[in-house]
Amino acid sequence: MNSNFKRHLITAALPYANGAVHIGHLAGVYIPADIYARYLRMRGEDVRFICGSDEHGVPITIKAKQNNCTPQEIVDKYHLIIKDSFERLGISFDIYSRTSSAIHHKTASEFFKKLYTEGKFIEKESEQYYDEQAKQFLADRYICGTCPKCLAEGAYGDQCEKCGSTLSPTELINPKSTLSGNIPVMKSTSHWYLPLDQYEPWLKEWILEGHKEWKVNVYGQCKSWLDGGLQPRAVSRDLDWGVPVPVDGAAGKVLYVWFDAPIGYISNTIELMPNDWESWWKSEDTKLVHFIGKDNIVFHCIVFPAMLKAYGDGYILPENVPANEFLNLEGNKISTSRNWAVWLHEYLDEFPGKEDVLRYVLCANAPETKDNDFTWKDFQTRNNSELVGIFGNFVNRAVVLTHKYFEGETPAALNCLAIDDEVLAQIPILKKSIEDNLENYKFREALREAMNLARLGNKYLTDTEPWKVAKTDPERVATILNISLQICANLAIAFEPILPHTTKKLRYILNMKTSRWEEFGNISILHPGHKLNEATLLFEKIEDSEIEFQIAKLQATKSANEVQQADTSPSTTPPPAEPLKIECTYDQFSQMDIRTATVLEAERVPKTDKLLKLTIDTGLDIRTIVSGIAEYYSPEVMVGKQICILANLAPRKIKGIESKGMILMAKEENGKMKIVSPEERLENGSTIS
RNA sequence: CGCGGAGUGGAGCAGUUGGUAGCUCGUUGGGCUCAUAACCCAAAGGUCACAGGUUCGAGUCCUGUCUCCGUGUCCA
Repeated sequence: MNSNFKRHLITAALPYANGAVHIGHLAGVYIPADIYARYLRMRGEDVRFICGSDEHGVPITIKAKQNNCTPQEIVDKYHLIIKDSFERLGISFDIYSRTSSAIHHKTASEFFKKLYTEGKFIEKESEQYYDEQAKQFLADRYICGTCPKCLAEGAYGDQCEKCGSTLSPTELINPKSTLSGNIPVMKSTSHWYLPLDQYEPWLKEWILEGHKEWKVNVYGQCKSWLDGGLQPRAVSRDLDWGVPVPVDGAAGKVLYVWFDAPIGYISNTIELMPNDWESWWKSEDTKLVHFIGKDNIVFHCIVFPAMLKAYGDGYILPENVPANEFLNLEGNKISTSRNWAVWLHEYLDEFPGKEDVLRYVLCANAPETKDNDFTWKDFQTRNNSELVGIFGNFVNRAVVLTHKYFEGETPAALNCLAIDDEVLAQIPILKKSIEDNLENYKFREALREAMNLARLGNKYLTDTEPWKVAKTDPERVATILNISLQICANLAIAFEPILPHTTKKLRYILNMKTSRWEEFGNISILHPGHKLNEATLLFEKIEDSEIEFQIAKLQATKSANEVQQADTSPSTTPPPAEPLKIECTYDQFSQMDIRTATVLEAERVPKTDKLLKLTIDTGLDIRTIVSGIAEYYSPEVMVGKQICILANLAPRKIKGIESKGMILMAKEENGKMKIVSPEERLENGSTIS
């Protein structure tokens, strides 16, 4: 334990209040952070564990519009759900507040103002879309139109969900405001930018030189950003939901959510400790650790530190930023919008009393080094064979035997044999390993080692066979059970950070008061004559039917998603035909070499939804064309078809395959496409004019 | 496309600074019966994605190739 630090300030990423918390969030952030916080508290360290809801930003305003309510109503709803479910799971925040609080608005506002006054920002003017009817600038997500890359309708200002390409709002064809449906106009607006580029040398020094010990995924991500060169980053947005920019003439502007959110860590600390919060944020002897998911790396390692550096005034920087990777669910990416998730509040309702089972499984399978998969089958196996079979069973064996042979009183260990000493010697070794792992954010390994203590107990009982020895040598049984009970008591401490509900039960069974980490390793925690309570089960089996229910629930979600997609894809009203393009000359037309050809072979391009690779006979040559028609034509149907192609189109590589030419297709406004081909079969290479 | 991460026995995962390849589950056989048919032991099963290189020695370091995931684009 590094004793240079007097205080430990632990933050967990602020959950975004447009949805509930799911297992991905837990495995990635909150469970590791909670284990760490609980461990340090047990060691007697001075700890504050800070979190709260992140309640600003565009997605929340969109969700409010969809639900026909105010953003405040949205965040109120989810803030309560999130806060409540964290509490029930036993995430031991010292404070769980929210960024819509008055104290946060004040803190963030003042933070901005100081940087503004000291000239730490640059102000830039740019042209952005503006909705004249709604009288507001449009965030990227408030603009939709035709994707310039794939020509799909309904692309957003930042991204086309059809083809996945990144867009900027100005690229969209026929842009429309999603607020009013009107065509937006370009209007000039000014924003403040944090010139991250100015902090680049300092960040490089601090991270690349100073924190080589950070996890490889974190370090690698930072290095890639820093090597790529940092750009000034906007810290304000034209929006009416958020912390208003505290500058004259900035009406209608709020702090960008990524500027505002990390300040939430500070404001929540202020709310918790109005008088001495500064010693927690501005003393070199405070150890600050941010627990986050991998998508947050850049904000916590680069943007927020740069903000703090710009602010100065003694703000400390994080010692470490242990970011986890992602957890998948039954082989698919967890998604809030597609409802592909195990929601914490639903889990807690459906598995009452099994908070620790979730904590255990998510810790044991945490995506510490790479994306991992959560499956209900694995959840069941881990519960039944590890928690029930190993941990619960060992405690039960030891306690039941003590009741049976010693009426529930801890017997005395009179003389130890070699096997006893060997077992006892393992305890401090495991303790050391667990400590090292916890202090290095390797919670999965720490858990494994803690389980090994229970395994050790089971093996010890099997090896010593007290139920047999009882017939001949009661004194020997006393020693065996004493040692077994000491292992139980040590288990109660070892598991306290990870499974707090279970260890509470276990301490009750053992009638044990202490849960100080120092006591871990002590082999006489329970003194001879110490009375135990009745044996109750720590864990119970999870039946197949419960797992089948959960799997069916996910299956239903999957089906619902498919139905929904089928519903939305064909347009209900036939859209108007596309407007006339600009006039062209005959010369321009005659430059195009259009001719007939026949498809010889067709196959799908791997890993794509829409592409077919076609080998065609043009009459002149045999060539390859890649075409985006797989949604409408299968490879088998295409073979033998006569088609029309633009033969002199410049070749282009698509997915690594050189495509020479383009198939002529007729396309309906709703996206439906059909091949254009001559009424009768003609010679290949017949020209079309 | 740029960047980051990952590819290890049937499945899911560990392998910290290079030194005999581990764990859980599953399979097979055995032991035990105190315990929630739980526990303990043993066996089978891996050319550590592929190809080169550095080294006395490489899963581990270097180079190249292939594949998967993530990211760039609100979301752990």
